[in-house]
Amino acid sequence: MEREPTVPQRRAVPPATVARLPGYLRALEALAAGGSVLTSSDALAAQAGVSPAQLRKDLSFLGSYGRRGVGYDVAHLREQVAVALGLSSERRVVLVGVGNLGHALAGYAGFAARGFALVALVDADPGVVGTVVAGLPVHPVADLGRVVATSGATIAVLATPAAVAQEVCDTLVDAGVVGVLNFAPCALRVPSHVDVRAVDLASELQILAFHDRRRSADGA
Amino acid sequence: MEREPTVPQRRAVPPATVARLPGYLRALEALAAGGSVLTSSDALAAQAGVSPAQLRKDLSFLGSYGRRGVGYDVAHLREQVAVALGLSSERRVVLVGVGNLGHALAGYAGFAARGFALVALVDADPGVVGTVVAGLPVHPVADLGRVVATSGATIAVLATPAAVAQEVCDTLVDAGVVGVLNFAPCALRVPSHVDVRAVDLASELQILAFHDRRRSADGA
DNA sequence: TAGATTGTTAATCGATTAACAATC
DNA sequence: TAGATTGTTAATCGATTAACAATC
Repeated sequence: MEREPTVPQRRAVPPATVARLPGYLRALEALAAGGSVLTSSDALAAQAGVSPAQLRKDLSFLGSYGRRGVGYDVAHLREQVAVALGLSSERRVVLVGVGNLGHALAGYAGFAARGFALVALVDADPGVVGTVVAGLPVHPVADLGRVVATSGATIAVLATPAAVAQEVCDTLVDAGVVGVLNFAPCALRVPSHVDVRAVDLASELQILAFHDRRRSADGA
Repeated sequence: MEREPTVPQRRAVPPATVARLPGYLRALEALAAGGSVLTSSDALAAQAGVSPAQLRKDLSFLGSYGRRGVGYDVAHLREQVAVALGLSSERRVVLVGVGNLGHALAGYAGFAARGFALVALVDADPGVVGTVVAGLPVHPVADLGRVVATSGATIAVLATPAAVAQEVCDTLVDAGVVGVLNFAPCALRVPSHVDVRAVDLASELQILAFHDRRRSADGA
């Protein structure tokens, strides 16, 4: 006799779909805030900035949470997308590099609002270590491994200079981090069980420049 | 009789390739800084964090800048990738939203170093308007269109609250902006000639959470 | 020449799109 | 029932990978 598993295990969700789920979550929250109880793939797709066909295809990897002829219950779908993303249990985040950008990231109000707990700050600068930022003390980088292990952080935000990013990343991984959001402008090498997402202002601007390259190609 | 065009026009570069070019540029700069004059697809791919096959395939869309049996001249390839990205002429950038994050972005040293000129700052907060940030005065949002037009900015960095992002974006596009780097957590609707890249901390963390979702799925 | 390494081809793989049967 | 809208299928499209001929 078969038993329903606690977490219904569907086919693997494709990476491209996973990357769009946060956008759907945001769109559902916006619709809920606007008073919508029920929505359609057309309305939700418009809010999220994708096509209705792509939205339905993406959601189909999670399960069948709509009703044909009717649409989707906003609150219920929101919950199901959150569960699919693994947001039902809190994730603990450590931030390394409390410089210009790191300071702004630490002050980001969205952490707690979205189920993430910023649990520790770490920096190499003796002038910053010991100060309190966003209500948290800044630990010395020498304590990085210990801080990660004792805080139980599994996700790290890396906002250090590129020159030390790989070294810091190695320590993070050794201490149990399995997800790294890398703001340092360099590629990181990690074991296959670790996931890295890179955010780089310069790269994004350069990609925009590519599309803008036809204009003033011969100078002014 | 055929003439060589000023800018050699090759087949269209696929979007996935364009998105990796900044990483190659960075890798080439790192190799040059390390004293390398010549490199190979193996070495360069390792530095950029991609496979040698993918690197060669990507570079093949730009032209034939290597020498079989020899490798790539680091300085020459660097220049060719920069040209392909449209970095030979300076791009002017306007930043809208000088809050927590916007302030940090304005202070980003990489703008000038990579051929981008931050030419104007704009904010809606009367307490911020008129102050000087990163050496630039902050203009009121009522002047946004005028500031963009007179400064000649074609790329905008959008760091406003989500609630006003679409409205600001519309004004930017009307004033001539063709590339938007959106830090606001919402989808933007733009005409087809405008390119939007989105960067969202919460989305990135949620994608990392997905890969971390197997652990502690049943709580602690 | 022999060894090395590119640039390209062809095969595989994954993502997107469009159409429609299922069903509310 | 008639109209609406999902979930799925099949076709198309684009991206990745691996192998190797070209050539330095």
